[in-house]
Amino acid sequence: MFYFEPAGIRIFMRYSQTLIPTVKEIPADAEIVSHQLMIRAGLMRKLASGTYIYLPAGQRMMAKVMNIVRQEMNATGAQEIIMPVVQPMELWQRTGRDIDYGETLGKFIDRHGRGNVLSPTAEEGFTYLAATEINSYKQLPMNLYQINTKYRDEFRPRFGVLRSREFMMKDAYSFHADDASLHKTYMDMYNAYCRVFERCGLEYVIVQAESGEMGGSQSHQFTVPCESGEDVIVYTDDNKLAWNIEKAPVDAPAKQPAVKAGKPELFHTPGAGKIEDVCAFMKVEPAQLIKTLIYKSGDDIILVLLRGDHEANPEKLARLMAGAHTEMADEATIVALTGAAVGFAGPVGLCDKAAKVFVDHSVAAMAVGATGANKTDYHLINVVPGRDFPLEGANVQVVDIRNAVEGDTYEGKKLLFKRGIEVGQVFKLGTKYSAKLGAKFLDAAGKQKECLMGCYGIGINRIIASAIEIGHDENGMILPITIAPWEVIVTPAGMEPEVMAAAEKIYSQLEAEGVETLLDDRDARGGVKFKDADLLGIPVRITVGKKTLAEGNVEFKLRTDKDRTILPLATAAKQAAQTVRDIKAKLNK
RNA sequence: CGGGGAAUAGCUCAGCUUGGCUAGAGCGCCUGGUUUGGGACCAGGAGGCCGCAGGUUCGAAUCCUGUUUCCCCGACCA
Repeated sequence: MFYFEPAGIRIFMRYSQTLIPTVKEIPADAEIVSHQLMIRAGLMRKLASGTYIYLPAGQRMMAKVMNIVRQEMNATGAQEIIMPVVQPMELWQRTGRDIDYGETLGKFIDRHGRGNVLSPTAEEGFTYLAATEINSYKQLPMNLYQINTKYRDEFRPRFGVLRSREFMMKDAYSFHADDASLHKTYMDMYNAYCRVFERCGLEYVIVQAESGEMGGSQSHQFTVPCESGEDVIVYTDDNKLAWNIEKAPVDAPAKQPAVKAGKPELFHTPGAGKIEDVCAFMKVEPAQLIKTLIYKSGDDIILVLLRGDHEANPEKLARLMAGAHTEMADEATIVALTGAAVGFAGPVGLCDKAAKVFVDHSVAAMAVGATGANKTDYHLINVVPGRDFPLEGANVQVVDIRNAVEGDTYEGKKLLFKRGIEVGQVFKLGTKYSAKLGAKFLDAAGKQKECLMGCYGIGINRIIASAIEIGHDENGMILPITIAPWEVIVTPAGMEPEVMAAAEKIYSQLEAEGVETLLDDRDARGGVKFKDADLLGIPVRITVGKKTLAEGNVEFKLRTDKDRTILPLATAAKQAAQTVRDIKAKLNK
């Protein structure tokens, strides 16, 4: 495959003149390994909660990841542009996202009283551009992207760079005349993303994701499995299918054998509005309770019935509601509807009052259960689904509306769970933005149509953090060579003139070979240099020592290996350069 | 935004309960010396408005009130 030299990456660097402030102690506010190591290895420093200064080593890693992304995007024919980070509020009002995005949207008013948005993503800007510049089907398809700072005013930044307020994202937006074209670009992006993550040395899983957008959409998420990930991915035990937890479907459980149950009876549960409290009163398990969640969609009441041990899945609800906006009902609505305090709602006698009732199929499968009695401080026992409340009817549906849990199956296959870091996502957007911002074109028949759109994101900082999460040991980072800050570190162990001279020689030979090299020319003991080299995770180390040098040799060591090998001084640089190329070729193939 | 915790040297933290010597340690930093292959040693040194603002007191890092910032759990979110 091809060798590339990232634009703007300096090859030749001396440790003594570079700001690489490594620290021995684990920073107090860093919880996860990647955050700790990014601080300890001197990649970055915190400026404020959720914002980080990238120091030279960190900046190099960012630049290298961005270059890989850029190359793979360009290879698909996508065009790079630069979009302002500060954007007019008016544009966001036109799509309604000034409201929909909520508090996470960073805003400020300038001296002229104009509202401005700090771009958390850029559908508006790119669609605005398409609306003004695309007129004809002959210009389509078009795929535009940028690699730029994004800002989100997170309620709670955490995990270092994984959930920060300011971060670097590659975001692409494609425009199409028809579905086939959208699908082709979607798949081009999908495949380009595979190459990006492979070249970055990441192990990743592609999962089907909820798009959260309307209109026949499709979405995949690229996730790096690791413990500190915030996303939960669900996959079948044959490894054939994987989803984000928001999307993972579950089989309907087998109907429990019918039991003889008397009529529903009131059971006094004073103050027990929560599942655990009710269970304590009744001495039953949460799985024997039926909980009733009350949502509103406009003026309509939506009931969702779930087993006590299950959780509602808002994405599945949204899909069942065909995209109509729904929200949890407020206390006043619940009290008015049920005639009881919050926590005592139940389906018996309530289903007729709702526009829609969604019964999770694990509730439908229950033989008998306990529910709220629609009377403060009381629950009902001996409630039989289908007898005491309907399982069918004009407004009643038995559906899959909950999150998958341990023990669930899909198509008979066991579902397994893993945590992961989302590093990329591809979406089909449909015409949501093009319709609102007037991105239209004339087709071959002269008919005006709205552009179909796709959007595609990659979290640059998250690639670095996840590479560290999956690549480290007790001594520090173990980085893929394609994103490591340097490919080789030359470590003179000792300050004798002949040792330094040999190190300098290898260093300049590596430069001639085009290898990104850091020369540790500090006046420090060997141990200090070895520790920092390991902490920085530089894949290849060449050590020049007095004893081996006396025999005309130097040492060669890979960060991934325990052992060192001896190479002749004369050919060491050439051999190291070849090794570097070989390792890179494996990742870049 | 709810709940919990923290703020003292560049970093990690003691001291606060029970107010009172010149506010401490380790690491890091500077100077000199001895060292030089896995975070060396000795000697000397620099560095603090004890987050900020009020209050109580003869006296506050320490007690009280307010405020800001940071961290954790939850909710929310890519």
